[in-house]
Amino acid sequence: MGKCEQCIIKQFNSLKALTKEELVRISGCKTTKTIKKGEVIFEEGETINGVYCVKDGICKLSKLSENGKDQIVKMVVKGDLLGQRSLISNESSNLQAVALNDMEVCFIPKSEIIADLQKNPKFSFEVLKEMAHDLKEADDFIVNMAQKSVKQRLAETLIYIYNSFGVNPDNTLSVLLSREDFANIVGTATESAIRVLSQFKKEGLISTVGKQIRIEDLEGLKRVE
Amino acid sequence: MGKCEQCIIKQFNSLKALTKEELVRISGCKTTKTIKKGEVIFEEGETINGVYCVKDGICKLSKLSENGKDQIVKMVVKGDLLGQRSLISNESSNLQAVALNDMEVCFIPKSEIIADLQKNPKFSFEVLKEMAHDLKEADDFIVNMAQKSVKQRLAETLIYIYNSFGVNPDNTLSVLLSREDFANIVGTATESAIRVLSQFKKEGLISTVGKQIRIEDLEGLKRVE
DNA sequence: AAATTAATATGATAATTATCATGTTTTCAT
DNA sequence: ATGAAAACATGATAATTATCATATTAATTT
Repeated sequence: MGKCEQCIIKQFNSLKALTKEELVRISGCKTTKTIKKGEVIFEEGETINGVYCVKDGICKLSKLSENGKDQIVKMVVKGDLLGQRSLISNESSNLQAVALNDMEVCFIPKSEIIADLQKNPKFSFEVLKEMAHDLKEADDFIVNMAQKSVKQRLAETLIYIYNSFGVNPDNTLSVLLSREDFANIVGTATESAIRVLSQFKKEGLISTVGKQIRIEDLEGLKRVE
Repeated sequence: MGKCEQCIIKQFNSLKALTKEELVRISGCKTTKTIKKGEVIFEEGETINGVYCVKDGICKLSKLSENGKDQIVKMVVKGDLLGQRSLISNESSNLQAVALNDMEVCFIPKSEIIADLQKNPKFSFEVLKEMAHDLKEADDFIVNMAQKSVKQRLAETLIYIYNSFGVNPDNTLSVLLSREDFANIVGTATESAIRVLSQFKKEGLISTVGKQIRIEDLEGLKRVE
């Protein structure tokens, strides 16, 4: 099993603020898991007894609304931590996490991390910074949901995925989402999402290879109203 | 001027985790401000060089969307801290703050608080908890905006204000919002918000005294679809 | 490989919400 | 107190989005 002290992934998250000794200790009690595409990492309401450090793959965080629809609130990628919020507020998760890819994650038990949070101010400040960033993103998300049309939101989602997760060799978006996933990010009916994607295709903004999507006109997508 | 060590307000926020010495020091460099209803506390994009501790009154945090509409993202009340996020991420504010009431706030300069954040793990953990809570609220807000109708969102906003901020002696909501404010919370056109409120009135869910609103049927509001 | 199921796609229609117009009431400055 | 401005209110209509129905295609199971 890999050693945290030597792992590059931690550079991308707040674990980088831990001392070598702390990392060695954590390394000793962490467990590595492989999660298959589509698998649930944790459910809404579930108690997560630790934090996941994502070594590879991507997952979606979603919340079931009262009308039975899932709303995707955030996507978590290689390098990110998962489950921080629940850890800190000492509550069960308010979100469900599902792998969008095959994933590799390390699970660090709660007790270990909490101890470090309370002893190492550098570490807790890093976590604070991450949460501050998440909070800002959430604000932006709220404004987008509230003030923009479905077409705009979907265009922005495509741009976001393109910029954040990149493309495959054939230029299709590297993260493969179902049309339903798109609808659940944008907060619309699946049919509406499909319709808008079809329209984008007709307008030459995107092209599709099966359910894969390729962005053909990034600037055009940015101009969508 | 009041002394932080003796101030009751701090019990409601993370400042309670500061030591007596820290509080005395902060007390020495804080400034107290009175802010009138409607006044801007800080603008979007402005650098806030510290944190506000709200001693009295309420303000709204909003963000201007590209289409020129303001989206209210959060309301900050007596006891809350204001400007934490920007402080931590060391960025200019992503939100505008406007007083909804006459307010009394204490302003604590950045340098003082940052020092404490980095030295006092108890304090930074309290701030972490607050941010974790805000983040959870933001998630819920996103889901509501994305999945619920304007009618539902407005009903929930009324309930939220009723529960969080209470009522005047005549039972009207103690926080007086304009119809435009309601629209900007719910993310709809002002006319639509007015229409829905009129409908609620017709249905006996609320009554109005001028622009004041009184909740007449809380359970009914909860059932709105 | 055929059969079943799930995902994608599109049309028709209904419901929701936005926009523009216009009138009324309230608030505020003089 | 009065006139101007802002906020509130409502109608008419247009635009957006949801819902239901029904194909079509792709994926999965047997």
